[in-house]
Amino acid sequence: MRELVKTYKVLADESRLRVLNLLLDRECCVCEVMQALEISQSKASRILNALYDVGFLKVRRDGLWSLYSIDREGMSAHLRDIMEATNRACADNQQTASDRRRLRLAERLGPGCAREARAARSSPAPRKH
Amino acid sequence: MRELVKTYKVLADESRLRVLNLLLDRECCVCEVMQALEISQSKASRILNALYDVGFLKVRRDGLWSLYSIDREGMSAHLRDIMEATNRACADNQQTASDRRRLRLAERLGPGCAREARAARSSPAPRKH
DNA sequence: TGCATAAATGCAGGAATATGCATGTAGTTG
DNA sequence: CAACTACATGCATATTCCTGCATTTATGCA
Repeated sequence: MRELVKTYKVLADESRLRVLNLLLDRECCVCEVMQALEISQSKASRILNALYDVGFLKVRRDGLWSLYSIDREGMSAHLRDIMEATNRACADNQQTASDRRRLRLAERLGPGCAREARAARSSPAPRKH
Repeated sequence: MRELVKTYKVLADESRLRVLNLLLDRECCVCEVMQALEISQSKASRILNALYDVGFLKVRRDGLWSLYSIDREGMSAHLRDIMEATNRACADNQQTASDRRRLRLAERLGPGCAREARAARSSPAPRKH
């Protein structure tokens, strides 16, 4: 029960819902999430940590990057139920569609950091990572 | 999305989860809920209103009483998904079992108010409503 | 019409949350 | 080893949320 309350607290936030939906597409590092949602680095980090904390996500480290993804196998059946209900409810959402679009852009930049993303937006010559 | 966040906010509270599970048993008035959960009248009222507000419940008035129950038909499919996942997650919960037990007691007292319930607990001669 | 009862609500104090900024940490590369 | 990069986190502040108390509202009954 306590755990369930904690889970719902985490889901009771638009940005966190957006990230949980974003990760349906693929594994992401923190800076991809911050680019896709156009939020600060610390916020992205905290969101991913919160979702990880209640069991939705797993992390693996690849060099400098922490790669977060949905922990389909590790997740409890109850949690999976809730996540799937959530994803269905967000399925044709405007906001998550934009997030995905921006994520694809971030992907092209490489697993880049925000500075590059910002530079790319203002100057026409993005350098590769 | 906004609506979903609001729904999860409502579910992110132990007392409200307990009430949502309690109402699986049957329609309840405010004072039955307050007895079953051993909470104040204003708290019970607010909880029921919050659950009603996002669409889990319906109300009907019977004399002085407002009778709340789960709105199985009126609820959206998404909401039903979420509620069912929630109920499954709470299915064998200790706390909700006690709540149900106290609800059966409250039933025997009649749709009574808290004063009677309190009197019944301290004196051996509960009077009927 | 006046009283009693069930429920709803305004308000206030306190607790919990969210978030930006600055800084810390761990891993990488030259 | 030094500089750099991706991420995490402590702190301070603003905001939101929870809840009890007191009061109001709505209904029924004598």
